[in-house]
Amino acid sequence: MTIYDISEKAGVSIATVSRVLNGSKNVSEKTRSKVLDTIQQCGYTPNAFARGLGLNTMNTVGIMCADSSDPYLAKAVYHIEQKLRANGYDSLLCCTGYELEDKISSMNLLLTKKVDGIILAGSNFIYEKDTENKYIADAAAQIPVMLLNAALDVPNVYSIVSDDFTSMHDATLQMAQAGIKDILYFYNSSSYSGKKKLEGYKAAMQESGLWLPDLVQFFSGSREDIHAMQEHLKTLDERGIRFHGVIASDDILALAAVKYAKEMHYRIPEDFSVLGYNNSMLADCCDPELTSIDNKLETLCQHLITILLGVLAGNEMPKKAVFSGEIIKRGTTR
Amino acid sequence: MTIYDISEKAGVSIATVSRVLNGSKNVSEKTRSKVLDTIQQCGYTPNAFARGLGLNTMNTVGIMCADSSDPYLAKAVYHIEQKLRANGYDSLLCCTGYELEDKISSMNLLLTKKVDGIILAGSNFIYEKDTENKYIADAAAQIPVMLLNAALDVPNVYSIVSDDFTSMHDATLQMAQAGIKDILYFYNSSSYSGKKKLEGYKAAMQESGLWLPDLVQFFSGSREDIHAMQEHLKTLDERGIRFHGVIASDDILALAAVKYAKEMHYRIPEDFSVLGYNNSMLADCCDPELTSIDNKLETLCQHLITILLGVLAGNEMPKKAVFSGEIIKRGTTR
DNA sequence: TCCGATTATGTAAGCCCTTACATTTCTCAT
DNA sequence: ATGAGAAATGTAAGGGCTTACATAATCGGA
Repeated sequence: MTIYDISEKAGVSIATVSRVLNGSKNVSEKTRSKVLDTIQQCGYTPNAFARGLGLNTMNTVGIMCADSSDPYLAKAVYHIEQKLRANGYDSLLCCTGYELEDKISSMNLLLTKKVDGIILAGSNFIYEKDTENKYIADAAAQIPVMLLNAALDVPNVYSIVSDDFTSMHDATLQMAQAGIKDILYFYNSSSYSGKKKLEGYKAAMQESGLWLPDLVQFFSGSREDIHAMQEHLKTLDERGIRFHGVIASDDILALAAVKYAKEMHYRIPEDFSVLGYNNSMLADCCDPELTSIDNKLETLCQHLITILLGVLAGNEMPKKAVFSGEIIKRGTTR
Repeated sequence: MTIYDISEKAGVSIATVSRVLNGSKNVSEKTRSKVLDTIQQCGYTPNAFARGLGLNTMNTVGIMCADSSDPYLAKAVYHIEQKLRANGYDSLLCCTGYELEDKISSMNLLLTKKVDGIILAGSNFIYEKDTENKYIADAAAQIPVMLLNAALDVPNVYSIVSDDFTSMHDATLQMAQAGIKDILYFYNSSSYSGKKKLEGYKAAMQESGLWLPDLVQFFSGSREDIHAMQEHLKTLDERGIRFHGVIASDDILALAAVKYAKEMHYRIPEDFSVLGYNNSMLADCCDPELTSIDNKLETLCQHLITILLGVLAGNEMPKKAVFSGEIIKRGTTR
């Protein structure tokens, strides 16, 4: 079943069929409906490959994310996919892992597949050194590249970020102003947003005269590292160093801190405050419920898609958009 | 940059270039390397659309899942995507939501895009009535359809399921044998696997002479419903009906039960046992950690892909594969 | 050395659309 | 009624690849 069959059955030329298929202006109402009818009757659907060959697009955008089973990234992928499809685009998903090499090969794969744009979901896609970000610039030379939770000033790259610095700064300040002087900071990533968060924490601590480098510790989100973190706290405790506040760059770490505090029978939040990040489902599941920073993921995604669609439509679009987060106060902070 | 440019620069015909591109047998080693070299030099990549048009495939499979931000489904999508890409296939992701109508339109979309196969990730894709499953049979008439955690006996549909009945049956029996006589059952879905789980519970309860229809309650995983569930327990309690065990079809519900029990100051697991399902991250985050049934998602996904690849390669493959689950014992059961 | 069988390469016909350009059909002001 | 301009339709040339078939090169055995 091809366009020829339809054109024949409808008694028109293939060009006319193609025109009604593509909603072209210059078709009389009469022939349009005639063609539409026969298309309906025959249950014809145009061949996507031939269409792609002619139009040089198949209305597909590539989504790259390190690990779509990470709850936060999963949410991001979900929102992005939904909004793309609502606008007639399909999503080619690539879970790249965290290695640069794999990211590059995934990106090349997407370019080969001729996607219309690429979305890098997650701040782990940009690196310290500019040379390591070359793969993004290279892709952007061909098609628009969208960055979620990361920013890069390169032509044809568009960044949508939440203001992690301010969110973390304000939350830290609140905790300090509540009288907690020894606020530990646990982070699990040195990605773009990971750094912003740390900077926000550090700035607030410095303003409050509480800053000490030793307060900051890195722990990956892995099971082992989470235990390591808890051991770390316990060790401090045994040495008589008792902390009263923990800020984590991620709800998972925050939850681990809560769990530790409960094992030690600290009262939360009276004697021990914990702040998480991402306002994930974990925050609800925790007991007491976890205070966490919500960085408005859906809003970010919505905006990202809006900008991408604008770019694809040939419009001039802002290179960077920044959104505010929000502290969702629950039971682990005063 | 087309195959013509390469053929010219390499001094061969386009057919030869195409042959080396497709790893055809009949090319002398000398010309192969010559062509490969010029391809390398020119940085040429074949046009995927033209390729698709010629071969009538673009090595893409569609993944449908109701909601890729659901932790369990997110994991499934992740594993599937990984394993597909490791085998040279790309993943077109469609988050369909839970409405039949939307599932059908997503499916048609994937068919239009000429994917090589469709994976339905999650048991919510099959319905009670056969007529409602027609969309699956229709798709299977065109391309292989893979079912994860669901089964349907239709040509060209392949089912990969975990033995939820047995898992739930055995777990329930264990709890009953531990002396708990009043085991509530909370479920959040009447999907294929949801029913199997319930049946497993029911069978074990009947065998133990403990079965009562009133023990079974439905609660969706939404925030409101989770509170409703906790209210439900409280109401029972206030009427002097005190339960000592809860089995949930999902970790989220199980967690809510744990939280409730803690608020009531029941001792877990001495006075109150809870069993979850899926062995999700939530199970670790819970305090005490949640006993949960692991249905070996990665194994299922691995097998699913193996079968799909076999089918696509034209081999005869088993229509249904069943895997055993495992009870992961943690702190919420004796 | 020569011939048939292999193996390597080339030619050209699709695959199914889109679209520039050519042609025909309307419209409507004169 | 008529001709210019607009609107509708048709013709045909790609788009970049695969592959059946034709042809040329190579090989091995008698």
